[in-house]
Amino acid sequence: MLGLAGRLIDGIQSGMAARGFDDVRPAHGFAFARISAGDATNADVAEHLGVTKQAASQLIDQLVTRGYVTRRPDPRDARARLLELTPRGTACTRAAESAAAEVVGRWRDRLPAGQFDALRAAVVALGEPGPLRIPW
Amino acid sequence: MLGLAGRLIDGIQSGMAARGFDDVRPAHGFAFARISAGDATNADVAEHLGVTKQAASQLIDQLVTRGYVTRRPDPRDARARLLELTPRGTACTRAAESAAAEVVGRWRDRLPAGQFDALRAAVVALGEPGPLRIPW
DNA sequence: CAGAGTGGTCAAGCGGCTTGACGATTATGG
DNA sequence: CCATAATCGTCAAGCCGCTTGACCACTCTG
Repeated sequence: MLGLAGRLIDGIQSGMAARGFDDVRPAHGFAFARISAGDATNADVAEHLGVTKQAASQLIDQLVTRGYVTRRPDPRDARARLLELTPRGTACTRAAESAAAEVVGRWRDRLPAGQFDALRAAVVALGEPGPLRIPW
Repeated sequence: MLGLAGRLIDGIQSGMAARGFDDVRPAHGFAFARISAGDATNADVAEHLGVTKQAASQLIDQLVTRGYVTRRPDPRDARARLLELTPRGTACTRAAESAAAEVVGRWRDRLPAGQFDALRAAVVALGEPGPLRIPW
């Protein structure tokens, strides 16, 4: 279980690198998940990641520096700044989904017919309300 | 998948705390796994965890300080020091297995009959050669 | 309109990890 | 045999992600 999750993370990581995104870490993926959902502020990301807003801020700094995210003023709150994905940012999320699908696809190929569906069904049944939804 | 693994880790963590072991982190569990296998040196633990021997050394320092592990000279190599679990250390590993079983048991209770077995079968079929073997 | 609450940032510090260098001991090959 | 290389563990310095604490600007509430 834990080993499986670790292999999934590592597989996504290397798949991302193979697709030209070698400057993103797994933690960035969870930030992407919230930002791509739209209407995201620094505080939103912090809560979604379960870290302090300072930690979220510097993580977002990295995404901005690397060209994945932009900050623009929030028209409804002069304190806040809205986060948006750049074209490169959306490309990155697509690459992540593709990389994840690749790993899961290898699992499907290795399992006897039907057993993969059983695995997926069980994982879905157990809720999986977590971030970084994997495209089963 | 990732959310499931995270909940497993968190569940073990809090289960450990409930059993009186509130000073061990997940990383310690992987060190325990290697040490309890026997004939473990600092370098063995480092390789098993995938970190440098310095990092392994300070992690083991914590386990020694907290009374889980002892270091004794290796009779076959004057450079090395053999790691051994103290009684408290073995009690800790048993508590971890119990806590893990508790989490997995909750999953079994929540899944329709047979679906849990399918999940377990799939996970086993995918190898799961990783550390910290969960007692399914 | 005063007060509390919230969004974001600056600053300092901690913990886990790395690289680099080192003495001590053990393995290897001429 | 013995010189050389490899390995075990440690000390030292530094990086990086994260925390706590404090603060200002702005917004909400009564």
